[in-house]
Amino acid sequence: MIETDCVEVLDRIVTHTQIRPGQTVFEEGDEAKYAYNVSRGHVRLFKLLQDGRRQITGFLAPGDFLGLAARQTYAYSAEAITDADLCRLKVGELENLLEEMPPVRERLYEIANDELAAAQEQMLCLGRKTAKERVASFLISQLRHAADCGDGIAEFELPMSRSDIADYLGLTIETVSRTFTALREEGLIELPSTHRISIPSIATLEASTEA
Amino acid sequence: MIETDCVEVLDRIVTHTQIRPGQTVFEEGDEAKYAYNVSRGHVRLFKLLQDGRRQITGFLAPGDFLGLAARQTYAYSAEAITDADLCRLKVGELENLLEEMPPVRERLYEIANDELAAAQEQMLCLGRKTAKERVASFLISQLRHAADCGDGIAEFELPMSRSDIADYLGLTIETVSRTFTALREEGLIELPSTHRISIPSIATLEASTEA
DNA sequence: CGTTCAATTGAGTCTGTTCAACAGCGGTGG
DNA sequence: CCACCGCTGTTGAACAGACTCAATTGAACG
Repeated sequence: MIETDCVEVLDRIVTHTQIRPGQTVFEEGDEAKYAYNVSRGHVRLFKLLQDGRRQITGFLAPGDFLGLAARQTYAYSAEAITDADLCRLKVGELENLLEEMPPVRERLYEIANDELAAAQEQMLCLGRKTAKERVASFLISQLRHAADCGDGIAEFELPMSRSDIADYLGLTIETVSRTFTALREEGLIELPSTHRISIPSIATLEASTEA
Repeated sequence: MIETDCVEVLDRIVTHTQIRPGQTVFEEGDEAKYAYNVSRGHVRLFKLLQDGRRQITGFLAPGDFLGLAARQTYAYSAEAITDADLCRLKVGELENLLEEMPPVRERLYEIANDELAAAQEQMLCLGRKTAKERVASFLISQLRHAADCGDGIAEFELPMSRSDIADYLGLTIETVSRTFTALREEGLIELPSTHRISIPSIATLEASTEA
């Protein structure tokens, strides 16, 4: 892990910030002065249309980066979903770091490519999948993301609201809610509480993510 | 331009290939042995669901790269839309090139980030825009892409079929066709021929890409 | 225990789809 | 030269999945 190698260098140049649910990290169009890493909590990334329609382009969990795009301005807005801790780093410092440690750029390139692959998968979801398939795909990807972060069991927390899920999947709150209910009635998921999901058979749910 | 600096090095290690409309460059899941650059013609990138539903994730014009993702396998399929010439380069050779010329990696990083920004814009389109807004957005982006390639006037060629446009915008052929007709009847576009678009007022069309 | 906000459920509507027919155009061959 | 064919694109009519608007339930908190 390159991240671990850099911990000492990083500690000298990063600052830690705490934010509350709903609080803005940065907004689309802001000058991109800082890059961030999520150390605790969850963050949503999104774009807005003038009339307020919102598309969430991604959810971040601890360990994820944001603001790495290396452009003049941020291409999307970022807000905390839960209480969150962020590491903040001036992009200028990041550039210096890249000079000193070329492998870091390689790692950034990998991260960008992973995000790109995820974005393409999401395009497939938004453009060609039904409501049920979108929700199933979302749950499977959230499960995988949660599993990476530790527990291997098929029960996990959904930190975001139905509204966030809707704006991520290109649906309405009502459709998301109805689809959760339908999946529960079909026995594909269980809902111990509103923000907690249990998946009896991952393979069965996965089968309903397409075709 | 870094590309220009590298021309001599590249000439030693690339091979040129020609492909015909509809011909496959590579398929999703194939081992990613080669990276490509489009030197002539147009290419579509897409993902398929098992039942045949297709999402086109991007169109490539001369100068664009494909297969740079640096993963084990390709994340999407690529087919020629028109007759096309491609430069092909072994990914191993590309790695060597990156060792010799670090700025190239920087450039690749930029390209990946541009693609990422485009993908996020497309998510907004697919998730939250109406059919009319999607088509208008598509035409504006194609115009910009064409304008980069030379002529600054607001008339250009659409090399792809209505079916390709539909699968790019998450619509059906019929809806795309009807929307073109509607835009024409509103005076927002002109259609000198099926694959040729003229935009009397870019600002007016742009206004109908949202809200 | 009441307030508030999120989530669920219900009823009716609408945008975009599906299914079907038709038009345009280029290529082929009689 | 023109009739025929195949393919792409357009148009029409009926349908459906998701949306909108509205009411209800549920959970968290003072």
